[in-house]
Amino acid sequence: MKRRATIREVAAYAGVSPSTVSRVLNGHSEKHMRPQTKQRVLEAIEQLNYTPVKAAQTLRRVGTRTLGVVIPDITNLYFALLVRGIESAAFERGFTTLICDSNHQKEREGRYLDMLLSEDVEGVLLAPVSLPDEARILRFAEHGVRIVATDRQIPGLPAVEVDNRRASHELAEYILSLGYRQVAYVAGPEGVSTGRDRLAGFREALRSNGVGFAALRYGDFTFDSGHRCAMDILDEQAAEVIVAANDMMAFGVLRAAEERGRSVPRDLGVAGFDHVPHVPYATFMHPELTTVEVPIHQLGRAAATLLLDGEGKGAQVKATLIRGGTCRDLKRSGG
Amino acid sequence: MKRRATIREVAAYAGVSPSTVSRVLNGHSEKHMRPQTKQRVLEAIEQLNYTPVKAAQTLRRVGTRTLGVVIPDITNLYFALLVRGIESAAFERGFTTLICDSNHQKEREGRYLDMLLSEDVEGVLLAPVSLPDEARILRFAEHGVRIVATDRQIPGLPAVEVDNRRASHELAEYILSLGYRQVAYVAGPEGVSTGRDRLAGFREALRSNGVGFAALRYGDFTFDSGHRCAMDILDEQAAEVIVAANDMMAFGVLRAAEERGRSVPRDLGVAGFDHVPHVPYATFMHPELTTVEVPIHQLGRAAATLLLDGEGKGAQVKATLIRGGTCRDLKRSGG
DNA sequence: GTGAAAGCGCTAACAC
DNA sequence: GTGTTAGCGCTTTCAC
Repeated sequence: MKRRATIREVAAYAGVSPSTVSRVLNGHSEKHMRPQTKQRVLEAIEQLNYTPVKAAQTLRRVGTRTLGVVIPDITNLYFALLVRGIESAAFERGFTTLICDSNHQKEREGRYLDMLLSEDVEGVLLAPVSLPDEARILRFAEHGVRIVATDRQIPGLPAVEVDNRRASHELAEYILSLGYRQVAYVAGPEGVSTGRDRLAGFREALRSNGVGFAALRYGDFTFDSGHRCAMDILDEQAAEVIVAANDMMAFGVLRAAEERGRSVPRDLGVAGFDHVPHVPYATFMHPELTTVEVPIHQLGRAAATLLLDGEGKGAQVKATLIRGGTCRDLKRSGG
Repeated sequence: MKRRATIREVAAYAGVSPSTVSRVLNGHSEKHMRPQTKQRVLEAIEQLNYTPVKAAQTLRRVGTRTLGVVIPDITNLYFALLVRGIESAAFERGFTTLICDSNHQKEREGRYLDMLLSEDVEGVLLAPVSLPDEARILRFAEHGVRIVATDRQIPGLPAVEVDNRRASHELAEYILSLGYRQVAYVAGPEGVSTGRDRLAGFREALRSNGVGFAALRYGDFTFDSGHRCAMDILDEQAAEVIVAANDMMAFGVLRAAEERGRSVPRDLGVAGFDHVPHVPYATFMHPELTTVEVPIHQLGRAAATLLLDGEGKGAQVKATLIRGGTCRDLKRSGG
């Protein structure tokens, strides 16, 4: 293992000064430079196997060409696909992506945010665990580092997200169109806009049809919370259908239905939201879940694009209703 | 947007010298430092909202305190959990982790490896797509950057992996103990050690029991390849049980069984390898897959630990047989 | 066209 | 215990 060559050594080898080597390195050579000088430098670089030390460059230059991504759960396929989308857009622009998995822990999220600041990232895509830490967010602004709220809103920040409200409204209308009237809802946490918006859109649609919630419970987007809320509902209320604010919780609902001996969709309708391609597991789910498809990869790309190119206030990507088999279909079964 | 505070400003604010601030920052304060001095520095840091510039630290220190991880597929829960394990061990040691998702593409893997080199990572954990590029690997060695083969071997490099051979042997013995004799196997790709070792262990066990493969096909660890191989086998050979080299392919086998009207485990036994907690999807799989549990998070931690602390030649973590319901059980059903 | 010199922000000897 | 000093490797005026 040999020590790495420095720009000085390259300069000495080529018989020029460090500044000349630097000029070649940074393409300032096109303007005014003897071709043979440039040639000698290039040869020296080749010979000495020289690679510039990035830390030294960043220290002098502006901009690290690095971007941070903070998500709550990398083991959730939803966020893995989001990261893929972000990464592909960033990679195209020559940016390195720092992926931080807060593992649903607020404190870890904070630590990562601090780390990103000290890494001098040029921008951050943040899908916060819950209500974001105002002071921390402010510090990024103070340092001129843009943060784009991704997949969920953060007050005062540009956001790229799904049009949750509209899509949820549409889902509700669909549920009602199937003849369901005793509608129970398992909402997401109140601190996360995704949860709030889905609930709001759903409630709107019910209200304008003169229907109220047969039951309303708040979960936290996990399988367990969906299961728990559904058990409550099934034991205490009369519900014809239970709609969850995401698929994870909807799976929990299905589980509860099974445990309570309610056949889906015959005795109980179930619906979710997200429609992550749960392949190949979904292969074994009969029937397929009624849900709303979120173009998550596209959302990731849009977020990265906004952060790196845009000056915009945010964007929304369109979600699509999936008429699965976990809700009765009047056309098919006569409900 | 105000300029970022430097260590000098913090020092001035606290009425101490930059070195004192540096000492506090790097935990050299425990030894000999007045508590009140430390306190003043801490307050100054707080007040000025100070964060050290990483590039400057890196430049002065020996290493970048950064480590690279290259995996084939972040959307695969198996690797997501691996990353979690790696990350947690690295984080504890103050290391930043650069996660690179090659998306099963050899060329992308190469690009990422080059990038990691120019980022001056102190070490790399590599789960290669297939046979690794010798020349590229060599360059890391020349720069004194250690690479640890993670989850799969790379010739000449230390590896942290599952004791695939032993576990696969054990699985085969279990299968035979259930009375199965027409045993078909869907192997992993020949270029990946994980696949080779699982096949070798399985074959050994069969051989020492005087049994040969009723059929042997090679897949590439994907759902589709498992499905394809199983279709072949079911159409052409008499098989009582089909064992796949990982769960993903085993799911493909189950799918094929369903399509060919073979009831599992009554008409056909099926087994896999990995046992990623497919929660909540697994909730809806009846019966649960017979497989081998791989402590993947632990494997990630072990790999990072070896890379950062160890001088060792590698390590193996122990996998555990899971007696699921996709193989007939003589004790229960009388096979 | 090219070189000399001045730091970027930080850490680690070495003083005292 | 704490301060002073000397760079880490590079880019960038500013001379010539």
